[in-house]
Amino acid sequence: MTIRTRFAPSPTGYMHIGNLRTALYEYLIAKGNSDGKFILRIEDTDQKRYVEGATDIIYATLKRVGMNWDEGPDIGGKYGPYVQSERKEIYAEYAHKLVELGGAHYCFCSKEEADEEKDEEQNIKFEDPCKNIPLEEAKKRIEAGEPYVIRQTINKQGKSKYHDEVYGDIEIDYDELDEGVLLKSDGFPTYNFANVVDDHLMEISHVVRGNEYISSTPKYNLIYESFGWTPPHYVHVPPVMKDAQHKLSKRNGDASFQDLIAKGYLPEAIINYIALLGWNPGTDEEIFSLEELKERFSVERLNRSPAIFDIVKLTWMNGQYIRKLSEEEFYEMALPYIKKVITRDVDNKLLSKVLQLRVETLADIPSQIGFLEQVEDYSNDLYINKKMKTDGEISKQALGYAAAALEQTEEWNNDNLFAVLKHVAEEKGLKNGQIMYPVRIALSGKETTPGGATELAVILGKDESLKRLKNALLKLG
RNA sequence: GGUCCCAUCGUCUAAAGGUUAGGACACCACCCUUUCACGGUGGGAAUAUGGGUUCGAAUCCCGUUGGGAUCACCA
Repeated sequence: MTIRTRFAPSPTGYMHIGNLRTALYEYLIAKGNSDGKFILRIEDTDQKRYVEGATDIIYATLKRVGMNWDEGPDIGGKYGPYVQSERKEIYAEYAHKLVELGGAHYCFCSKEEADEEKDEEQNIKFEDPCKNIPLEEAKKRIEAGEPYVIRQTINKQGKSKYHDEVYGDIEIDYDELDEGVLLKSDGFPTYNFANVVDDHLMEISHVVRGNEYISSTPKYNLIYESFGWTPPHYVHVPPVMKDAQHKLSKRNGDASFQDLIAKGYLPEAIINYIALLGWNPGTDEEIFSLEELKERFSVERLNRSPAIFDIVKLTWMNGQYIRKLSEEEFYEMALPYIKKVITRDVDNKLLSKVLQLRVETLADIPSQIGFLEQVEDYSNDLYINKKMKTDGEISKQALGYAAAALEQTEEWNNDNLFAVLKHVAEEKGLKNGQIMYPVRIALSGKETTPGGATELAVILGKDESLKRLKNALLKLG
């Protein structure tokens, strides 16, 4: 059997993390199997919720993380069209067929009438009177132009049963199922119907979706049954939570994929992290590329309980990915962030190298390097450091020695600068820190900096470094 | 409310009847060190609860509690 999975988002806005994780699992199920196919289908049957540009975000996101689809709206495929609004006639045809087959019936009730009758608290369901209208009569009313919907007919008694690849055997009483609308009065299908028809027609072998569908799956199975179709394998996955009570949702402004990218997270790190939110390889390893995920993934190791999205751990993982980058790769990514705050001519290569060890997201960069552009006013108390054994007086002396020595230094690189200053320290009977520390403060005006004294000097260049040393000397009076 | 699902450190999770309940993030300490970081070493930290079953339960069964989902002409 060839495995075919589908990612079927509705274009209602941004790609959120839970959605992306579902897509990932669908992709991995298909691609862990060499000839599996990953299909993209757009579920836009609710015209009220359609958001312009949403499909482009879906395309861009999947491409960015490397989850390429084998069939979809943009590239076609032999099961198309892949946009549900373009399949309206197909659903209508099958819906009417389902009525003939006894799996559904025409209903002339308004939404208000149906709502009035039911009561969730008291567990009273809507008992559709239209079920009893003879088919011939219903057809006449439709021909006469009366608005109608097609509603699922559920007459079965007892328990429905199906197997879920994650949750095991699920049993739900047929009485619990309600006879939902399959084809709306505007002629569009509801999800409940469209997903069944499409999954069958597109020969989807594994349906992966949120576990909120667990209890409605028996209804879908009834439709498969009426048509004489074989239901797919079901893989229901637990939700990704924002905290113990709430799902991650775009409504609350929770992180979406594009938000994370904007905050300086790498796509590879995001994918790696969300893969582990509900799945694990069974070993202690946790850094995986998409390729490695393909090899390792298995539905058996999917979890049944919800997972809280922890930005702190993602941030750590992102740092791991940043450090794994080559110096050149990181330089390319860091440069735009560096340029945001630095207009001065500095050694960007060295700056980037020094930052690569220190940032966890690209967005950390600007706040760390502002002092390179301009030294903000700082207190001379900064020169007092117990551990380094410095105070204002020692710093003043040290800065004097350092400035004089550096003035004479031509070979302006880290190794040489360090050698020069170390030599000065020895000569003057100072500890290394007693010269390095004041120099670093003088160059930055900051207590902590990315890089040590000599690295900052190289990044700033000789002229600017000497200028800052002299200013500091003046400031120390 | 009916039904369904879930329950191991703060968080993500491992342990498919026998482990000193393991790892990772975070936190703390120490080491490395021209600050900070990176890296290294170590530490505290969990089986929700009550009953069974069993020689033995985090693991199987039942109850309780807690949480979530669902009961749309949304998906």
